[in-house]
Amino acid sequence: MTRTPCCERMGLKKGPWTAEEDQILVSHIQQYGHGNWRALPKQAGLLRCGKSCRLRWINYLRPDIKRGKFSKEEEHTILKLHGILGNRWSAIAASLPGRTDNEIKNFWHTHLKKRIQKSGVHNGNASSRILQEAQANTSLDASSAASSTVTANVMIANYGLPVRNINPPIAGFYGAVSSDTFGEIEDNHGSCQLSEEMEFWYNIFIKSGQTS
DNA sequence: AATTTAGGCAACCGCCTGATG
DNA sequence: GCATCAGGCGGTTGCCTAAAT
Repeated sequence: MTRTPCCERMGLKKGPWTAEEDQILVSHIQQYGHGNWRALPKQAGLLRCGKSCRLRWINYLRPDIKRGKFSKEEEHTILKLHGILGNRWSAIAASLPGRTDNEIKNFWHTHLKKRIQKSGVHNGNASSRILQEAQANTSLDASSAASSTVTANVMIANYGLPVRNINPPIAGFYGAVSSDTFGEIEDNHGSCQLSEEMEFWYNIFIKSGQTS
């Protein structure tokens, strides 16, 4: 038995939101909150699926959303965090108040990725110069990298982080990163606003990396 | 001025995970 | 333990606009 996606239900509208729909959604959430996204459209009188409402609210209508160009600091933070976490946009967004995962993802694909490619990096998941440098400078062999993977998995298991979020590049990064790179990240640690989870990764992969 | 191309971004899709019965 | 549901996430698509020809 397969689940029918809510958006496939007949009569539900798709595509760009109108100002009127935005208004309805905002006022409904302001009044009642969004306890149940699936039930919300019906309650609010919107011909949209719950997912669509949630996305619209989170990515566009939330009052605390910061719009406009990314600052240099934000750019820098994204590059750093992507180098550590890979495409975990929501985790990266957690460290950039007011920015959404979708916005960061779009920014990455349209600006940063291109810039990195221009500078000669073409490793699929290698986001930053840092990672590129780490890979170029590494003196660790494959077995070291593999043991780093094990270390990462053990840490994740012990600390209860979601397993699906383990990103192979993280272990690779940890295994391959040079001491210079550790230093560079540490130097910038203070200038980046890190979420709780990022602090966690920072402690595991950066601080512990220096002592191993 | 008209057409084509490229860039940017909003929105959708499908999968995964955790919660619940 | 299993099935189902709802929420969340990342990948991808497609539309709109600006720039180039």
